[in-house]
Amino acid sequence: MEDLNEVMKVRRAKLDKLAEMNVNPFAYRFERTHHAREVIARHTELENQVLRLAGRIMAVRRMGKAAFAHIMDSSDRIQIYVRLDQVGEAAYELFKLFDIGDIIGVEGTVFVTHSGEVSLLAAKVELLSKNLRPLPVVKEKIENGKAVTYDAFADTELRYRQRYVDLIVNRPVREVFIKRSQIISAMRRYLDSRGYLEVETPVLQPLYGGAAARPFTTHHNTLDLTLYLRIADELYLKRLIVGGYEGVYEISKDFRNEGIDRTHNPEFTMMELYVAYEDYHFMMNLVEEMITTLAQQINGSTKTIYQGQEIDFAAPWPRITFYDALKKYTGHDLRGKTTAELLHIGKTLHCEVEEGMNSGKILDEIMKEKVEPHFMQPTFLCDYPVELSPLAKKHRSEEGLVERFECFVAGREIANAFSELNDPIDQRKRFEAQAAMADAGDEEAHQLDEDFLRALEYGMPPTTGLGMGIDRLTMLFTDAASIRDVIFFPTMRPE
RNA sequence: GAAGGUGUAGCUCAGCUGGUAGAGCAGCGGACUUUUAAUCCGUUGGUCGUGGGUUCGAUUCCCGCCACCUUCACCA
Repeated sequence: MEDLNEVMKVRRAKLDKLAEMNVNPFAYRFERTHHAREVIARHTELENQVLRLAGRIMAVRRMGKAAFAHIMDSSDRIQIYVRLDQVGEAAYELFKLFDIGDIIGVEGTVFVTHSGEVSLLAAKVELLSKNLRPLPVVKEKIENGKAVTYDAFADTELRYRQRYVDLIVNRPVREVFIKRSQIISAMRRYLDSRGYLEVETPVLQPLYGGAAARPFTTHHNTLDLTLYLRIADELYLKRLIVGGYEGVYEISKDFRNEGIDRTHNPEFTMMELYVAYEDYHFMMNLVEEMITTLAQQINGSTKTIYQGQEIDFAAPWPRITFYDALKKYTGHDLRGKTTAELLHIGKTLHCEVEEGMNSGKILDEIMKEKVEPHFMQPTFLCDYPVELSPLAKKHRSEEGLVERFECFVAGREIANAFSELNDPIDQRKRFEAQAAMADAGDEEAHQLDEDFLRALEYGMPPTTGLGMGIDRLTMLFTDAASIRDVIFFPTMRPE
């Protein structure tokens, strides 16, 4: 038997009183005619009509034979006015048993109070669901049209573990997740309107590929088979391009068995897009246009404030090559340098480079520490060293590079794209180089995928592919400091 | 995995150099039929994250553990 605190004991006692009054504390349904927002917006034309609203009691002010309360539905809060002489003795006795947190139904007529608040004068009140656990009480005051919050429910751990409470009580949190949903549906609209096909590929994979990361491992009993939760969708989506679809995308969870911090959650949402007969220049233009469109649709402007910094998504975004960026921010031209030279330069720059790292890793390290943080405004970083990109196509004119770009905003990567490697001979060599790295102890090296190579041997058209982190994009659009603020139920240690 | 920070009532927080705890809101009782952070009077509620240690005595000092946050590492 769980320990009940004082408030919870009182609530349980109210259940007994309700039983005596023959009231079911958990009703079956309530027919509604309106939502709160609609009533507030259209109150003049709704006058004299009988309205039926339902919602959760968020505040009560009792005054003997009358009371005001605020109820909240999915649209908004609205004040209700309950008077003994309107609802009658029995209903008023019932109303006295109502608590903050109860879900109730109200029938009544709209009116405006002396202080100008659109309210509902109750003729009937009904209990729909009794609250047995006290809600954090968050007081709101309207000042200059804005809702000022007092004693907000702020404990991050409780907010993440009991997101349902966070959502009930913290209005801005509800809005963040509405925006997240709007971002995803706007992205779907954008991609659908261009004729790309939304598809689904396996989450459980016998080999993991398409990115450099450690996987989650699981087991299928009947097949007695080790399976991995996907770290990327890439290799399956390319198989579909081989199959003849010319534009496919997937929006889904990927899983990476890595650390957790403010920009990483073990499961996260990725959008991957593959377009046949196009190259990475096409994809850069698409990303630029898609994000600008999204910003307009979601935030009504190409400009947004992220953590105090103004960010403007308006095209065109600067495009800078990998080596030019390194030169610009470190002063060193790192093209054509040997591994030893790179190691030396990395050390003089105080980067965390060490003996045994290959040139790609060293370059990557210098890039992460010295360059990427500078990319506040949307920026394309293009033409990566081949060592870092085993699935990207060789650059058409630059030796040692691949046609790849990453897109940075607020110093963070939000997208990664290539002209996809479609030469099966070259792809096999790249996999073999990865296998050598795996043998050298690199846990995140790509696995050799024979079936994928077989697919490429049948012929994949020239194709460009994109991966975009939906969580991070949502963070930008909602000014969220942590990825946990845009994921309903972030990964936590069990209580 | 490492370092730093935090953990006190349902919620938001006080609590000094050690003497076993307070406030506001919520709850409960009372007054109040246009209040809105309602107001006024009264009042309940705590194994002070957890387990040890030091001490006559620990919320307070020390150590271990747990959870969360931040930074770092791995990664996107």
